[in-house]
Amino acid sequence: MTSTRERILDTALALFNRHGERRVTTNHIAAELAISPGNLYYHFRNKTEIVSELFRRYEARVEAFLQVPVGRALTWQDKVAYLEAILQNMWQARFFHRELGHLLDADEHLRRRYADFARRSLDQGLQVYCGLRHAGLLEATDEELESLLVNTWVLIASWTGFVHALVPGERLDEELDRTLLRQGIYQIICLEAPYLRGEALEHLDTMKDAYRQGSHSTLELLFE
Amino acid sequence: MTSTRERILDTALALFNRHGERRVTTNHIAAELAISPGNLYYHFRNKTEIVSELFRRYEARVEAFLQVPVGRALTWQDKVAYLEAILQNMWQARFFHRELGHLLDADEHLRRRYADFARRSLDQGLQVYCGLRHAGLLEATDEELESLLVNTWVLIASWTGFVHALVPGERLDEELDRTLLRQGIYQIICLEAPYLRGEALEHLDTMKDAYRQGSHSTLELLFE
DNA sequence: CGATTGTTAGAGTAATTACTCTAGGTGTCA
DNA sequence: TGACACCTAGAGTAATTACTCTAACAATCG
Repeated sequence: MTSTRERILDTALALFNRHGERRVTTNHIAAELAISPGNLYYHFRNKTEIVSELFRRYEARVEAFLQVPVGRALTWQDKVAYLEAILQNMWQARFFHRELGHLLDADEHLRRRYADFARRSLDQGLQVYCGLRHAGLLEATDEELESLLVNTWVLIASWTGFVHALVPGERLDEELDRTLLRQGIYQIICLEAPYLRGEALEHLDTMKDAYRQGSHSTLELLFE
Repeated sequence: MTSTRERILDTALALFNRHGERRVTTNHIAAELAISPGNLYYHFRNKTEIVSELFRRYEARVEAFLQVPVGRALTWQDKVAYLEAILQNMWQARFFHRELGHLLDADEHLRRRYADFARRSLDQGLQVYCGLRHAGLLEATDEELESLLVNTWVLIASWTGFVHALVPGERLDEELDRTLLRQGIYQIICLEAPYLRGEALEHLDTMKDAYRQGSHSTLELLFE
């Protein structure tokens, strides 16, 4: 059986994702777990520490896979794997991006950590794009590459917020969840499309079809 | 002299943008204006109503200029004007986008209004893009056009959030504000770049230089 | 003048909420 | 058995904060 500490984190994450961090009190978390507030505060000094720890988890997962493989060239399959992994993680910690503005305002320490995380991730992202260019899967000037990188980052970081703004929580079942996540990947594929070459370009249409579920457009999905 | 009601709205907007809606209490707003809380509540039933009214203002301004001119073709200057106007407005109401997630969670009525607003704006945006295509300034399939539209929307709506996450409030003077706003326009120009044709393509480099202040890249600006 | 309408002050309240404190259980190892 | 570390309960508190209430001021109009 998992430790109380872990269960608190898991429950907090679930509640934050469902209702938003602001609306979920420490007492709610304790109640959901059927433990006392005192117990919760035995494991975490304060609510901030819970958020902080959830961020640490998320950060660690992203850094783990956002690496350029050494000793071999990048393939177009790698590119897809990156997208899948990043958006998957993003989605798991979606409360974080939805309320990023406030969370960082309320905790300067977290702001610095987030800025460092962004810097490192963008740096790694640039390595990946350079690797893809080097492998002949992508053609772009340095300037184009950087603007593409920034746009990709912003889009990824904001996708869950965009979805949540338009789709109220109660409409979001697991089915729609998965669909909208894949739709996010589709949007990023479209972002990169003009710069793709070689094998990546050959598989573009296949990829598009794979992630654009059914014949629905992104807008149709959101506004049904 | 402007009315108390207007001054409350202006002050609330300024404080919300500076500190975030969550951290600014109604008492803060009253204190900043040197009026009593009672006075504030005479003009607004509650805090939600202030936010709601600020959104109404913002919404009205965006809808006012996001129109396709009748009786003439679109020019590339129109395109630039749209970007300037949209991002300008976005910036003015930046607290709204920074805390959109929570604001919509806390007010279902606002969520519906926002969804309607997004739908209408995206619809108008599509008209604009179609107009540009018709004028030979842009070449894209319907599918490409739609994904471009969605990406543009998400990017615009998230730009302020992105900037604010990486640049702490105290570093943000008016100078840097303007620079980062223009940098946002630069990023959107890059997003559209692969699809530009004709005059729009001819002016692309000029536009890029105009909005990419100095020789700094977006990342250098943010992380300096 | 008196009455009415719109506006303001400011003390006060009810509710929320993050967090504390004390006391007591539970398992483990000597 | 007893001691010790770990864990848990739950009542309680201090602070915040959105919001109310009453009284009064000011301008206008009959």
